[in-house]
Amino acid sequence: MPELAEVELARRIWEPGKGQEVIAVESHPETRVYRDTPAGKIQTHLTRKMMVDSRTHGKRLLFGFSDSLVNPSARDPVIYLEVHLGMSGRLFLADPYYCPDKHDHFVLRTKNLSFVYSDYRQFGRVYLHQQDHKPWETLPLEVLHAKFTLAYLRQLTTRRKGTSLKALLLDQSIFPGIGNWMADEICWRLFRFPGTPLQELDLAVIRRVSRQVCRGALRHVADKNSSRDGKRGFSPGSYVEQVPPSSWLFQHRWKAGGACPRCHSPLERCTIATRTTAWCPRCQPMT
DNA sequence: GGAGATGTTTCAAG
DNA sequence: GCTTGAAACATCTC
Repeated sequence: MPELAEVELARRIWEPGKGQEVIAVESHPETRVYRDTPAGKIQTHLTRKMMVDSRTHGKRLLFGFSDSLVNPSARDPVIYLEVHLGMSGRLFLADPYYCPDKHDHFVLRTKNLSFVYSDYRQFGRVYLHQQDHKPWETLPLEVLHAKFTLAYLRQLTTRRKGTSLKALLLDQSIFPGIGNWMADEICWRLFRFPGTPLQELDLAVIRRVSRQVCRGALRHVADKNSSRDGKRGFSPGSYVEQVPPSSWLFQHRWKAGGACPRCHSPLERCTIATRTTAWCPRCQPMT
């Protein structure tokens, strides 16, 4: 499920944890999402820590925890929890006595809340990074970063002329955070069939429109955030119902009989770059 | 019961 | 050595 904007939404859901002490961690003893991080390590490293930082990068979430309970003057994170939500992962808040269900991989308990990470398909990933590891420093530039210039994009794609537009947009080393629906949205706004090879396209326009879609998706998250209520906040699923507006392809691509919001032609579906792709045959003709 | 899913990694083939 | 695409992962929904 989660792409750029939904990942930001998930970060905000856990934001009430900032400044709170983790008094206990309950983790599923053995689950695929831990990868090389033993469950016990998560318990050991996060118990009696305080969440002091949260950020996202593409589809990754990073929560920083300090030792400030031991050393009250220390506010810098000593350990980072990285979460990737995969296809079905979600973060949510629950009451402090929440009983985990079978797909909840871990629960961070604070005095007033439970912070739950759940993922029934287990395509997600969880990592712990020590303070000196600096996991963020080696990641590719985010699409909305000031240094995500045309020259930068040209440099990354010099050997990719034959790749399809959709495959390029889904490449996380080039467009971190863009997933299946955002890629379809960008292709639709470019009036281009998603299978069009890069050599037939204008990289400057791809850059401009991809930034436009990222900015738009995040803006809708901000709008939604301003109207949230209740300690549970909102779930990523609510994103689908609330935003983006019906003028986006997003709102029509999975509907039975879905039509292009621009020309009202019936949308078509096929598999491109191994992913189900929705496109408008009239606005995005095959060349 | 079968197919497909808002993702990533691995591996094989070109 | 590089790019590309298919398969695998686990479980739910339609």
